Amino acid sequence: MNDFLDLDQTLDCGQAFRWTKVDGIWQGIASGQKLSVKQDNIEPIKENPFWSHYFDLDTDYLTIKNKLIRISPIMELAINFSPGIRILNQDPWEMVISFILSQYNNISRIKSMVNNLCQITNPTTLNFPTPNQLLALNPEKLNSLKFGFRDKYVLDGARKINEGRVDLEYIKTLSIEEAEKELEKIVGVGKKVAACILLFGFHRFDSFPVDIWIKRAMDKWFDGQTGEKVFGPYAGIAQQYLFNFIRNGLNT
DNA sequence: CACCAGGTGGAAC
DNA sequence: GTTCCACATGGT
Repeated sequence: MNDFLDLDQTLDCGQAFRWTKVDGIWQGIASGQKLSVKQDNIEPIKENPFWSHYFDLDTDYLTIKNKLIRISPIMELAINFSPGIRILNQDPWEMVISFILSQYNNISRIKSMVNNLCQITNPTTLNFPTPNQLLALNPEKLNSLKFGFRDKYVLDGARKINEGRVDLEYIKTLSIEEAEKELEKIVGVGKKVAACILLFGFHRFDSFPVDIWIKRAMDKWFDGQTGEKVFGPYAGIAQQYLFNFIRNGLNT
C-alpha cells in the first residue's frame, strides 16, 4: 500500500462537485483558481502551494490508512477499493451551499445545480458566488436554477453568513459538537449536512457524516454502531472510503 | 414509467 | 423525547 493521489477516486467520490474529466484531463475551479491536470503528470499540483494544500498532499494518508485497516476487514476492502482518495481542502462557504443543495438529491444533479449557480452568477470566470452575489440573484434567476425547496435554505445560509450571525472563522476554533451546533443555526442545515461541511470544508477528520449509504454500511457491517466509536479520530476519512465502497464497489 | 436521491423542519404523538 | 411526513426536481 503506497500513499498516492488518485484524481479519479478523489474528485469523483462525492466530496467535490465542480470537477469534470474531459479527454483524460481533470478540470476544475476552486477559490478563484483554475486547474487542468492529468493523472500521469500531477506536477502542476505538487509545485503549486494552493493546489498542494487543496489536494492535501501534506497529510500522511499511508499511516492513517494502516490504522484504519487494523480496525476491520471491511475497512481493508473499502480502502483497497479506492486507496487513492484524499480529503480535499475546500472552501467552507462553498461547502455550506453545496451540501445544503445535496440534501435529498443525487450527486449528478448536485453537480449540475452547483455549476449552474456559478454559471449564472459569474458567467465569465465561473467562480463560486460570494454570499452577496447569491443574495443579489433576482427571483427569476434563482427560480431558473430549480433548487426547489432548497431555495430558502440557501438564502438563509447566505444571509446569516453575510451578517456574521454564523461566523465561519469562529467555527474553526470550536469543538466538533459546538461547530455542528453553530452550523445548524442555518435553516436547512441538519446533522448530516453540518458533518459534511466540517469534514470537507473545515478538514475535520473527526466528523462522520451519516447519509443513507453510510447508515446502510454501519448497519450491515458494524452492528449499527456509530462511526466515531468504531473509527475514532479518523472517522471522517474512514467514512469517505466506506461511502465510495458501498456505492460503487460491490457489484464490480 | 416508477423509484430514488450524500435530509430536514415541523407537526403530531 | 421519538415518529411521521411533505418537500421540488430530475437522474436512472
